Amino acid sequence: MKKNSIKNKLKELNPNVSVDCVIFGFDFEKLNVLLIDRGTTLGIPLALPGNLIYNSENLDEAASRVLEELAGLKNIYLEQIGAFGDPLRITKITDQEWLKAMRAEPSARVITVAYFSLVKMSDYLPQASSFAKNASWVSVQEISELAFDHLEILTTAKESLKQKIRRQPIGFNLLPEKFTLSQLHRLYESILEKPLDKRNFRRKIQKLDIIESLKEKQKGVPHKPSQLFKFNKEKYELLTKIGFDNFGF
Amino acid sequence: MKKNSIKNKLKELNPNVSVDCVIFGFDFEKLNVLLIDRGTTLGIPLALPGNLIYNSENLDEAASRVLEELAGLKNIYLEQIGAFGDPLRITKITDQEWLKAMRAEPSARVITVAYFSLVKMSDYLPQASSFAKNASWVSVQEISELAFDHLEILTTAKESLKQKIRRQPIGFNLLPEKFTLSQLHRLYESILEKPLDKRNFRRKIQKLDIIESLKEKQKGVPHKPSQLFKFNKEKYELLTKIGFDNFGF
DNA sequence: TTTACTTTGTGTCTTTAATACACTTTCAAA
DNA sequence: TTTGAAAGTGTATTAAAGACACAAAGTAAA
Repeated sequence: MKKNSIKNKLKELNPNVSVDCVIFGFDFEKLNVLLIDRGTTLGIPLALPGNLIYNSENLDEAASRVLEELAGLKNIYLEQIGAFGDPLRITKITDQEWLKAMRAEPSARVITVAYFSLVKMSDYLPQASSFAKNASWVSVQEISELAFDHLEILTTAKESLKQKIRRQPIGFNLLPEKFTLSQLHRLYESILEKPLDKRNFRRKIQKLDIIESLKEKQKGVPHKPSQLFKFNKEKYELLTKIGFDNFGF
Repeated sequence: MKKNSIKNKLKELNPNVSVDCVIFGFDFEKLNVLLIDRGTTLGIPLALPGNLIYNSENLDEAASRVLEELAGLKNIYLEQIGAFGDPLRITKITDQEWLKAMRAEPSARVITVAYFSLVKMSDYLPQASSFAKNASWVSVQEISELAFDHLEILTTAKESLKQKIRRQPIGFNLLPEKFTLSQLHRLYESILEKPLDKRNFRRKIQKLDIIESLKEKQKGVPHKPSQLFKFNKEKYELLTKIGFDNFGF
């Protein structure tokens, strides 16, 4: 293969640029993030799904592709967080060992472009998928170590999500079709990492005018059953597009 | 030079990653941005100051270095906007010609990481500097074409600035030491690209408690002279750090 | 010296949003 | 039938947003 032919270059992995994805999911209790077990040896830290880009694809495409290849997730809307490019970001010993095993140029300088997204955990249980058996959901609170600079990326992703929640409705991507206001409430509390007053939260959410109550209630719960709701897709999408200035908690 | 020695690689430009800087300035009338005339032939579009990174430096350092090399600006606080990586972003004909003249690998895939900053125009008049005679201030409103994807980067930078103004005080970086409330008012209007009510603006700014009125007025103006103000540096910096939720216009 | 012109500077009222707060209802399980 | 657990609901107070008009202070020109 002639190394410098433009045509061939397009098919090549670019050794200097990667993408990483922070995929958030909500289990009605807390926020989780999808991590990959690189599993070459025991005790090697988990990593965000990520890999080098191809020269032929743009960054968003690369992130989507990598997410599908590593975790089997398709058609996920990804939002860019930013670029991370400390020259030392790939120089931890465990990371270098892994890179030597996996990459053609393990010591190449790599800057990474990070993305985040929100998905319904119920739609994606990696344990059940033969495809993505190295992927798993981990509670955000429990993560204290990750590969490379992925902990820093996760921290930034959490900040981006906190910003996003002030400007756009979320929840459609994280909750099942039918949900309760308490679930939505816990979701907001999980993301913002602070308690929100129940009555004020309900008033405010209802004023957004994006949810509709169903003629249906929770069943089998050992307490007053909750009203079920669904999102009004049109209103939700309109509000996503135009945004609001500040959710105001 | 042995191509693959790690030591040598650090000193090398990375052919795949560049940085670009959107430097905003305010002339009391409107917002301006600092552009570079690549000047190889007539009619070639202006460009944001930017260049490839070295493998030894992190992205922020690269942006600072490039800004100093191309525009003579030192010690500027830069904020990352994001990464831009369309494979076609460098393929316009005029850009390709310029790259062929300037770069070792003109057809290499380049992703760029963009930064923005705010500077006092009065502190930096490139025309007066022998160093940066290719740099000049251009009114943001008048820019309709730029090199590469720099117009898209500029658009994103303007959005970032609009977001920043809601969360932090600005002005300290854009206005002279002594300024009038009208100047600050016009600055906010220029950035937000919409008119703001004078009395409400003044009330709101004063409530931030970061400006102090001087015992001094404008002189020689053919109308009622304006009170001069200065920023209280300590309070300004504190508010920059803690931020506010929403400036609220 | 008077007049015209230009920009500064100021206060109030109305409406909307934020915040704080406690008790009753409804179900399952013991 | 009692207990436990979460759902669901309203009001009063405070803070901020938004709309709006006129007098004051200077220069320049008549």
